[in-house]
Amino acid sequence: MSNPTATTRQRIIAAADTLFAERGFAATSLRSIAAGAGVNLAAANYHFGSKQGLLSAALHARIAPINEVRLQALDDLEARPATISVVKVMDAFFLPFVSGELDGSLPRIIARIHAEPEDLIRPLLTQHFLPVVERFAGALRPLLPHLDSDELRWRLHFAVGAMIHLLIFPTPMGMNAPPAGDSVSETAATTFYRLQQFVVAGLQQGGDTSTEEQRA
Amino acid sequence: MSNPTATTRQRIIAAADTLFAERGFAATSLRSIAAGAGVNLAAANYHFGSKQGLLSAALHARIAPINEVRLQALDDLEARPATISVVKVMDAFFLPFVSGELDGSLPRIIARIHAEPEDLIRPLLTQHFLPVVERFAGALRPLLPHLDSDELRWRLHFAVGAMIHLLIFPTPMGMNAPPAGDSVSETAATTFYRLQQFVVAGLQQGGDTSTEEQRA
DNA sequence: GTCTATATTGGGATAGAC
DNA sequence: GTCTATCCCAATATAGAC
Repeated sequence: MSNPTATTRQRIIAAADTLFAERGFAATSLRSIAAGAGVNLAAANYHFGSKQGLLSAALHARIAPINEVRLQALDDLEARPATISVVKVMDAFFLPFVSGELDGSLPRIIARIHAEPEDLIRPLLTQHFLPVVERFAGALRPLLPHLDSDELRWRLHFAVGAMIHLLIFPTPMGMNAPPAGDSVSETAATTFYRLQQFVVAGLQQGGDTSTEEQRA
Repeated sequence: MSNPTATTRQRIIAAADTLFAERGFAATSLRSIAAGAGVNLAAANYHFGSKQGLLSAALHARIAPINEVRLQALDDLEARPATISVVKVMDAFFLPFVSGELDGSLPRIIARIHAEPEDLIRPLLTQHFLPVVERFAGALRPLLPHLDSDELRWRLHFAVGAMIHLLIFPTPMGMNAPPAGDSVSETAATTFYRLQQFVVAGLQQGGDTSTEEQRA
């Protein structure tokens, strides 16, 4: 990681995930990435083989550390089972995405990637996130014993959706963006608190499937 | 709408939103759209001026009718204020997106569009959805009097996120897709019921902002 | 490992005949 | 309004010198 070659690789990855996060995969050219990284155009292909290879590497570089933190936080919670709660589990799930800043490329590339064309990205998504989701679903199950396995998965699905949407749109439509400045991290914290409250209520709600036909 | 020219226009729009929904805007070429529509390449530029113009037209053709239905459903609810409820309002908000099928290009182009690069699409999004969101927020306010205006907006934001995510990923990760067949519409209905339950719980939850500092 | 130069393909848009 | 043909440019990827 500290040999001379790593510098170029990492400069490319840094530029790539910034641009992928801003513009999406298809709309971002290797040329703009090379320019943003201050390296030669050919370097990207040399190091990553192809544009897809670069995307895969950029994703891995971003997601792996986040997932490490999430899983470690969950491990810590489960080590003290007396104090575990749905709220704390969801904090372990959400909070690693916001280390102060809600507009960084870190969360945005993850959010953006969820909307890329299926065949391109679905395998990468599954590879990176399925184990984590499974792990968290397993931790939530004993805390939400009234939910069957499918219902829990669906609710986690909706929770992820709310989070992804927040990462892409840090401000609701029709609401002014908060004034720029270092109050940003405070804003992000209160926003994620709103998200957490919303999602926990959805997760814990009802769950008596025998009433489902009351629909409409 | 029924003169000879409309045919070509509409064939192009139909092909465009299918392909935009599948692959995204940047990854879809005018050539593939023309081929899909069975028309000449030059026709797209003739009728819509540019690729962006085509996107705008395709979005409008899809979104406008949906929003008509949503607003009409809300009008109907408000005409009988004694029976209105958060559940019914959210049904008016969600259900027009699923006329039986959850995998049609109709919902998917709307979902996909939410993840396109900002400068490209944000104005279109605001133009098409802001009035509707404002309208629904206004209808929910008296039903959720314990929420201040910002909190209500945030919760609606999360609710939209859960819906968008569902439209992009009709099945949670790690769960098998339902067996194909005409059970699809039934599946979509129960899925949207799950969504509605989740979201309504999140909307109605707590809301006592004086406890927010209990965060941990 | 890094560069220049280039091969090759495909893109959006347009001119001009019909 | 529709077509053919084409302009012009940008894209990914690679070959080969250094």
